[in-house]
Amino acid sequence: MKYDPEQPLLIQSDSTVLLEVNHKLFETMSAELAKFAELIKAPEHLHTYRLTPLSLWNAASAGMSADQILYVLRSNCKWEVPGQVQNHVRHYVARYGLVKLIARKNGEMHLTSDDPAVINELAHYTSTRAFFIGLVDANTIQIVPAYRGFIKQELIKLGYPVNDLAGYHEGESLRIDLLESEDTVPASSAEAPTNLEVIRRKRKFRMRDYQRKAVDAMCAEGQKHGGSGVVVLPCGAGKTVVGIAAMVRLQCATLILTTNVASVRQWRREIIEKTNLTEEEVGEYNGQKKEVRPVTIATYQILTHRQRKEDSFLHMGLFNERDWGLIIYDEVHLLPAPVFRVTADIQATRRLGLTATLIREDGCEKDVFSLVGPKLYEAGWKELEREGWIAKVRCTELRVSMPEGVREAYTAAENKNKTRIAGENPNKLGIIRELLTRHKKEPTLVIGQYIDQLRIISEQLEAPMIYGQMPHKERDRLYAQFNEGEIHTLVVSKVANFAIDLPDARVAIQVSGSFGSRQEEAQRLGRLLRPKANNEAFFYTLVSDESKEQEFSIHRQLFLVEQGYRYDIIDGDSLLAPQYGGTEVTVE
DNA sequence: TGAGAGGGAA
DNA sequence: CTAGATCCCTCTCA
Repeated sequence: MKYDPEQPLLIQSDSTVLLEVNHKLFETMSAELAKFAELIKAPEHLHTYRLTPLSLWNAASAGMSADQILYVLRSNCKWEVPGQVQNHVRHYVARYGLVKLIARKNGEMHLTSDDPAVINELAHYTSTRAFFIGLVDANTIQIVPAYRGFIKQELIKLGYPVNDLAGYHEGESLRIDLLESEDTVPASSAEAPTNLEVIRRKRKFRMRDYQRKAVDAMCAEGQKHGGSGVVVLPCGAGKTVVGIAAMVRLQCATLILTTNVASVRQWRREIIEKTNLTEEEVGEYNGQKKEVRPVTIATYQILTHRQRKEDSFLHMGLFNERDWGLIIYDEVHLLPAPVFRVTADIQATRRLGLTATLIREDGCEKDVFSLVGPKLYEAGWKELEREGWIAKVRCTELRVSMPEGVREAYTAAENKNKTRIAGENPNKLGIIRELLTRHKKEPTLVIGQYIDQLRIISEQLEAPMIYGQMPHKERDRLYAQFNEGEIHTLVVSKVANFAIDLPDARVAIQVSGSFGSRQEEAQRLGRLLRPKANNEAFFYTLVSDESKEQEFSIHRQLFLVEQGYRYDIIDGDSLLAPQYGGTEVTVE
């Protein structure tokens, strides 16, 4: 049996994969593993990945074969790949596409498989039986088309992720042209240019390579999946452009769903700017405006809004109010449960999900897979960093001790109060001060979770604080001053997790955060990703030493670690020690 | 007509 | 597990 200690991977027969952190191939390997495995634990020396059914199905739908996956594993592991693991990978990869959903010209809809045993098994599955019309032959079950979504949702639970090739209705057609640069302004606008056209001509815009690939993955002819699914791109990589490009390919009326009104506005602005569509053709649908136009952008919340729990959803009708040919789900990892239910009913409409992460904190990843669609394309964070589309970020975790009295209070406190005490550790203030000195005049965000804590920090640093209750007018003024360089430091609450208009910074100092939220960590790092002139950005996270915060921070970091980020862990107190002096920019 | 406050929801 | 942010609706006031 071969043994090669130089290799970075250890593969165990329970389908977990261990990756050596200090190996020279660490970064490449983590990028490779992210394509088909899920990072479970990331302690200092050895990261644990698991080959889960869903991670393998997503890899399969994005075009990877079992052989490719096994090749990566085989050529990088110390021992041979255990037979069980090989079987596991082949088994699950083969499951994607083992059952297909197809539409017949006569309008019938069929579940088919080359393996009659599978069809036989499905035919006896109780929860879907009522929606099966009957066996057509040993390889085919006829289903009720209206239950297409529900059936897929149930079958994935049984371990059969259906490849849905049953197609779509085209929807109301709509002429949409992309104005990619000034050359491509249509000839019809030869007369005196309107203001709008002048603005468009000024804007030089080219689709990036990865954006084009993402759209190809969804719309190209002759592919192995059905043209609906999810595109995964890092924060700040231009997901809106992918959505717009999909509209341009499909030339149809489109419904776009997103998380908040600011995002609604941004979508609208970008669509009008980058396509031939006019202001009249692009509508907003939310609390203030209820426009249903050929392109309509709505918030998730208006769809799920109810005055009381027992009321029905008043605005779900938007899905049928026009003949949409495409529905775009922005931030699909936040898609609320009731919207899943409606989505199950509209499987004949083409769907595109956009997100920076397939992780849902509620664990409904399978519903995203079966109802919106499988992963079609993913660009890694580090990959885009190398290509210069997003900034290079250096991550540092600083361990901060608690003052005597606080430590006592922490030890004595009930479990549920401990996180807050550790989060609000007053010793963090000194560290923030020190970091600000080292990054003098760099645009810096201090991001935290507790308003009380942020208020103290804001007063002590004499830096303005932005939080939820501050009216948007005031926020905008502060954003502008920050952008102009009149203010160097902003203290921000959880608004940093949502506000798309929050300016980009070079330094972020995270002083507290909610439990183990991987999304939050990614969002906050995302605040630094706009490419920087010639240098990297800095992400600091302050964690109270020997406290629950440490476990939480490990979990928070998982997603970014999976993407190839490394956190340097430093004793924060030592920063303040005199021998370190005070003014160098980096922390070594 | 629009801004601003308060309540409920997830 | 919490605290916090957001959104939508309704009401009031100018």
